[in-house]
Amino acid sequence: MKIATWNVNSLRVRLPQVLDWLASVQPDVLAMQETKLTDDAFPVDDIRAAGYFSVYSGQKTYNGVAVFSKTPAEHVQTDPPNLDDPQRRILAVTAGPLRVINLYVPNGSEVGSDKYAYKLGWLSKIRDFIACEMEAHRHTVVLGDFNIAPDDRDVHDPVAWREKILCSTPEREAFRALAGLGLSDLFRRFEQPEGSFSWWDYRAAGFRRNQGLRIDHILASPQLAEHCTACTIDKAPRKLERPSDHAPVVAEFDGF
DNA sequence: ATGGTCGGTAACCGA
Repeated sequence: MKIATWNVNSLRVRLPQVLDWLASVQPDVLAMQETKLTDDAFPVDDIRAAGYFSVYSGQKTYNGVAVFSKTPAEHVQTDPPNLDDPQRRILAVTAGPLRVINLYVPNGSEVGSDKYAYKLGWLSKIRDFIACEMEAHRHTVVLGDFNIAPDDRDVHDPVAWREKILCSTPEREAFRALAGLGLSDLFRRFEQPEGSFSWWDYRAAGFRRNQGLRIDHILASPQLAEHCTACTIDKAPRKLERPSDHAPVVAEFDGF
């Protein structure tokens, strides 16, 4: 079984790339962020023709999350009871044997800003929601654009990014609090190349110079993590014309 | 050289 996350930065623009990628990689589940589509504009038929069912939670202009799966998703949850938030950033679904929690964590803009406070508050509430989900489901995967680089090795220039947004200590502590629930960062269960990133700024030729951050993650509950056989970042779509600024992250499992 | 580029949407905001 293969599970993936990808911040597509507009599904309208990226749909051809996403369809090509699905055809070649054939994940069982793909969690997407920043679809930037209202639900009435969602390309359900194109996705179905590619062999996938869709669930989605969209809004105008910003945010928007979706999950594609080879079997129909059930028990869809977009609004955790403890989180009163009009922004469409969460999509929890059951897909086959898995509880899948797709997150688009707020960016936070700048350390100390209102958006930063919103990000930290959101992360705190979402932690409680995930804890409840994990109690109810043995095989839970929490994945998406976390907008947090957990460690200095996830940052191309840790000195320049020190205590900056995406790298600040409170953000990293919020990420580690998820590990405290028993969730494991699947990427770090395997040996990885140095300079492994999942996002590169469009500006200043960030991708060409590999000036990136690893901010897209796949976390798994203990019972699921032990079945993980690989976790990789697929840089191929980032090399295409008109790419998303994020690359997909893919985890593979045996015994499912 | 303290900027740069995208996407959405229609002059800028958010990332």
